[in-house]
Amino acid sequence: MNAEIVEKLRGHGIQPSAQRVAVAEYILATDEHPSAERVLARVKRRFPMVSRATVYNTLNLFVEKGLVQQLVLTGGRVVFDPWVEDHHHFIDEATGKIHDIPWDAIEVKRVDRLKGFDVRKFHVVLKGRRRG
Amino acid sequence: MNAEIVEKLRGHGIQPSAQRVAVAEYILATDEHPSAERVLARVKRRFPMVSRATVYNTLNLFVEKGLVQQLVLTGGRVVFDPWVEDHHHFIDEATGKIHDIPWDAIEVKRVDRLKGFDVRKFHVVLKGRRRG
DNA sequence: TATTACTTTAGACTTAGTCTAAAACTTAAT
DNA sequence: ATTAAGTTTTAGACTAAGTCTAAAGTAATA
Repeated sequence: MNAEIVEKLRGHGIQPSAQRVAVAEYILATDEHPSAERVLARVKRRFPMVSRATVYNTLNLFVEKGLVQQLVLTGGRVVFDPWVEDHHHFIDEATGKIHDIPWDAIEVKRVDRLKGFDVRKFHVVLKGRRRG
Repeated sequence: MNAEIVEKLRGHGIQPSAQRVAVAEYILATDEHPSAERVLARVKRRFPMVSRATVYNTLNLFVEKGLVQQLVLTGGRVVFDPWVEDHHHFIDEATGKIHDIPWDAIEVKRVDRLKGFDVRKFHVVLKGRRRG
């Protein structure tokens, strides 16, 4: 059992069961922005008996405790992202792959001046192609 | 049958059946960003026998022909937007309601300078509260 | 009018997300 | 160490939205 992950879960107020550690080991190390179903498929490799409810419950708990972020960017898919700090997203339309874009790579102005809206959070969603 | 809508459908290369006109009358006039299920519920008021497949097929055709835009912004919901020109979106976290923000209300810079990415399209997604 | 092409229907199917009650496991108390 | 309390997982059922299918209905063309 990965001691570093255990500590990290505890630090976020999460009781580290074997299944939760397995989920965290995958989700915290990936830059794939996986769906819950993909997480389930991956965790099943180590825990063939793991139940769907456990994986979904675990992911939802991780989001609730701020360990990962849940995104909805394309195709109705909910995906998970270990990068919880503000950043932007680029979606490669050829592959469907989602790429993280550092916050400062793009400059956004006048967000605070929208009439009638209190903006708590924002980010830019970009679509196009990855350059080979 | 609404002649204006019929012409608009034809103009987009869409054969105007009664069901398609009913869907268009609702989707082109609303600023609600409805889900397909909501469109189905609304169209059922006029066409109680309309089938789910017809509504979904119709919405997907409208997107394909550029009559409406399909968005994925929150909660895994796919929603439809008659405003096909570039604009931004504000999601009211209290109500779930999606608001259109004019393109020029926000300034976004340096998008063209992202290393390794050809950006075809982008917009800003904002979350917060609508001010009373 | 007949034929061809297109659209809709009704119901079945799929998938991802949730619910449920019981079993299993962990932690706390004695 | 044992018991009790609390938490987590399981297995399977359920739900809702999106898709598929084959037949029926409608529109366009010859």
